[in-house]
Amino acid sequence: MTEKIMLIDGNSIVNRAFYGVPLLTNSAGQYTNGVYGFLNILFKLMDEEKPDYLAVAFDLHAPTFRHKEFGGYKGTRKGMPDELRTQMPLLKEMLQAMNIQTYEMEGYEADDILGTLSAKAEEQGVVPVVVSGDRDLLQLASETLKVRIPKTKGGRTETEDYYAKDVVEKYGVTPLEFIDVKALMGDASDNIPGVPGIGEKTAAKIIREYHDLENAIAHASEVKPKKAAENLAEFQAQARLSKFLATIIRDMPISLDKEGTKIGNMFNATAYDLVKRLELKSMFDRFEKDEVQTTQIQDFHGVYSFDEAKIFFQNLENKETAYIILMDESVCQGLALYQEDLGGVWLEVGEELTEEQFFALAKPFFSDDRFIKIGHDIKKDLKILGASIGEMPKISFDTAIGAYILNPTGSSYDYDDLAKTFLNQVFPSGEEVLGKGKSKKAFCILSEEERKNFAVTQAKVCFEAKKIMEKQLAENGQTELFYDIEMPLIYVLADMEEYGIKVDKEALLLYQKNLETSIDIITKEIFSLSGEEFNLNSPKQLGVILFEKLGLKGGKKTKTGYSTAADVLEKLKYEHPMVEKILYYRQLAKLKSTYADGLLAVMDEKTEKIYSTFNQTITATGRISSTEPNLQNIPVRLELGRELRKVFIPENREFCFLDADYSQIELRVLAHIAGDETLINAFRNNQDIHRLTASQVFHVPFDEVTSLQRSNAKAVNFGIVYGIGSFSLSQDLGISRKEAEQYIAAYFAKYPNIKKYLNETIQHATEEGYVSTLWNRRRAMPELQSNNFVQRSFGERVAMNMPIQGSAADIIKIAMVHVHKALKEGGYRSRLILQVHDELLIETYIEEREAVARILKENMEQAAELSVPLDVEVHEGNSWFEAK
DNA sequence: CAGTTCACG
DNA sequence: ACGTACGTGAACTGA
Repeated sequence: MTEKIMLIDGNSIVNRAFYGVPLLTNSAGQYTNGVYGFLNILFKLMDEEKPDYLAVAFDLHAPTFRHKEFGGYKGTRKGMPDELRTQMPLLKEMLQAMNIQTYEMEGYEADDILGTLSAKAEEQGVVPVVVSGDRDLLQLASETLKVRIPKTKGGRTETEDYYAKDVVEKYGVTPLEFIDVKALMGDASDNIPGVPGIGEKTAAKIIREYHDLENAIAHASEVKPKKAAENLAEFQAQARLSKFLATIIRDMPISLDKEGTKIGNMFNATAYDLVKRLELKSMFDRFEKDEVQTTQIQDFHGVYSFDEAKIFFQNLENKETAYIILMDESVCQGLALYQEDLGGVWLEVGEELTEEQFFALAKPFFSDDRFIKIGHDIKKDLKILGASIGEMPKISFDTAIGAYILNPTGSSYDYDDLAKTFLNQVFPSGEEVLGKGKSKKAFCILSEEERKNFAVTQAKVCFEAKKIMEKQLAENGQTELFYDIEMPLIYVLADMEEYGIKVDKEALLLYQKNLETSIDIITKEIFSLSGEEFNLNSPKQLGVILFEKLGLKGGKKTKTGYSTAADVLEKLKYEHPMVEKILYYRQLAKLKSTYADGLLAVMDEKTEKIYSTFNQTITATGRISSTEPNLQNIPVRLELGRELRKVFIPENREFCFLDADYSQIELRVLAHIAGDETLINAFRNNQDIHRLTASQVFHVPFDEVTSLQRSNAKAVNFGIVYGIGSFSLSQDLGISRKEAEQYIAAYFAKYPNIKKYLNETIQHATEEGYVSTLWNRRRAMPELQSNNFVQRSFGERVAMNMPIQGSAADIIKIAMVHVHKALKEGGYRSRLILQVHDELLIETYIEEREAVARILKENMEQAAELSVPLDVEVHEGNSWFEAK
């Protein structure tokens, strides 16, 4: 039986579908008729063709390869109406949910993709059926290749089908001659000029007689009518160009992914959810057939003794193994494994296999990368295993990180999330295993046997999910991001967490004590001014005192009552002496509770060090975050808080700190991405960027910029990075909204490419449904589809900010991996201990400090090659305070 | 457990 | 006319 692949031109079909059915919206106000019509056509054709493979191709909105060769696309492409444009991301989401492979490639049109994939399919003995709304595709028709052109009328879909002979019958020319016809007649919508004065009829007549363009040109003088003959001779170069433009490319640099295009589970839970969300009621039936499956609990082969385990480990080589290490407190209970042909295995640590024996046997498995291991949240394993086997394990795939890269806005990435997201399975809850009345959290009271089953099942989920993730990462162009940045970074973070940072305990206690004294004094002063005692930490009680008892005028700002936030109080500072004292109290209280008390509470008593956790799967932009404690928000802006940094010190006198930070990394990234010459040149010439902006925005010579102008310009620069709004800028600067608008307008007038970039980013994000960084980190942008002004505006700001913040995050992550590697490979004793978004702190062995400073600066500045230089400043000191 | 405030980039 | 800057984490209050 020969196999068949159906190749669909996504753009032209959705277009036909859109115009073929009435404009529909769901109750959220999203237009849905294009998606609906597309699915109708798809299902009808699939029912008829019963293909084994399926792929949908889309245009990318960029000059095409062919037009580029001729100096770019001239003229404007017909834009889609908004009602259709907003449906494109929904359609792509739908196709992804249905596990349908999509193809698109910068510089090529959907036509070219279909042309290429159909050629590849034929080479592989798969019969292609090409589906398009566009007659250009007829040039692909052959004796075996069928082109289908569907048309939807009042909800009914009909198709015209063409093999080569049908083309000849209908148009009197062969499929290949069809190209020559088009070369003569041109096509306004595709920007193909053709020959003036030759239309469809004449072109067909000429080609029927002369068969191809060159022959027709050679016989130009014989062509009739006379006007056509003259024009053909005169515009023969244009005709040749037109032929080139009209020819579909059949050898693009892409490959046909047979595995990926194989028709899989289209009618799954995710797709059903989406169909429901879009309210495509007549589709419900099709999708309901296949409800979410419950993950089947895996049986396992048990390994309980030393001898069994010894033999067992040796047989795991060269095959992918998903593993889960089960720990109770710090004692290892056992190891759950899953392999394709082996199935589930449970290795139990117990009487016949001691923990010590287990780790000895597991050492080669974990430390040799001939054993290909898939883990989940491997950072915790690296720390446990690293300590137990005395060597850093090598794990090739972390499924939590994979899930995060594919969707950084997920709420969590547990095993049950993987099952749902990647396998359309609901992970059995404790309830199902244990019977009613017990929640999933009752996992710990599962019986021993059930617990092992669960662990093995989780390993299987990781194993299966990894396969799908790897495919999706490749489709998204995120393979490098994942394997070269995120995976290696796990090891860096694991080391950082393990080293921790030393604290001067005595100094911290003193700091705490001083704060306590100051807080006592200021509290008494406040109470004597207010005439009564109240809870100073309660905004509610404070509001009553300030705005009711003392009668200060503060507009209601929050849901619950008066706002007493710092910016509000700042404005009331001169109205009553208490206000300033409140602000001071707040400062002290923050420092004491969050920092002094907080840090002491998490300090390890034995080592007098603080061990933070660096989370790699939290932020929507690709930054890392730090918790318990958060070491990324240690005070620096105000002097009193900054003093706290004196308690962060090197481990002992053999070490000092080197602190390296990127200068203006986000603005540099913006200059690069937007390609703004003014900004690029400024960075190349190492100019003061805020001063430059000030001179541009306020129309004053560079050297005459006042410090107020400079600081205002700084706020404008920040605003640009955050997705500016005039209201917020006016609030920030304490100016009128009108003035703020003028600043912004002046900024965009001076930096037109920035404005252009920001607009294009929003446009692209709306069409594609996501934004990306320079290293293809992605964030989905569903907010842009919202009908709610607030939500949509938020989406627009996010779309502008994410590529900037995210690319900066990519850069420092690359730098961290490189610095870590250089320190390890160079045999240095110095180590990376902290990252604060644009800053790295290294605990440096004093004898190595010059070399390490060089390593830092070089690796950070060379982490990325942008059109502007990256600039890194390195400072040395005996505390974080001194080194900053 | 949501809301408010405030520390950082 | 919407209600307003992007990304975090922690402490605290008061339902």
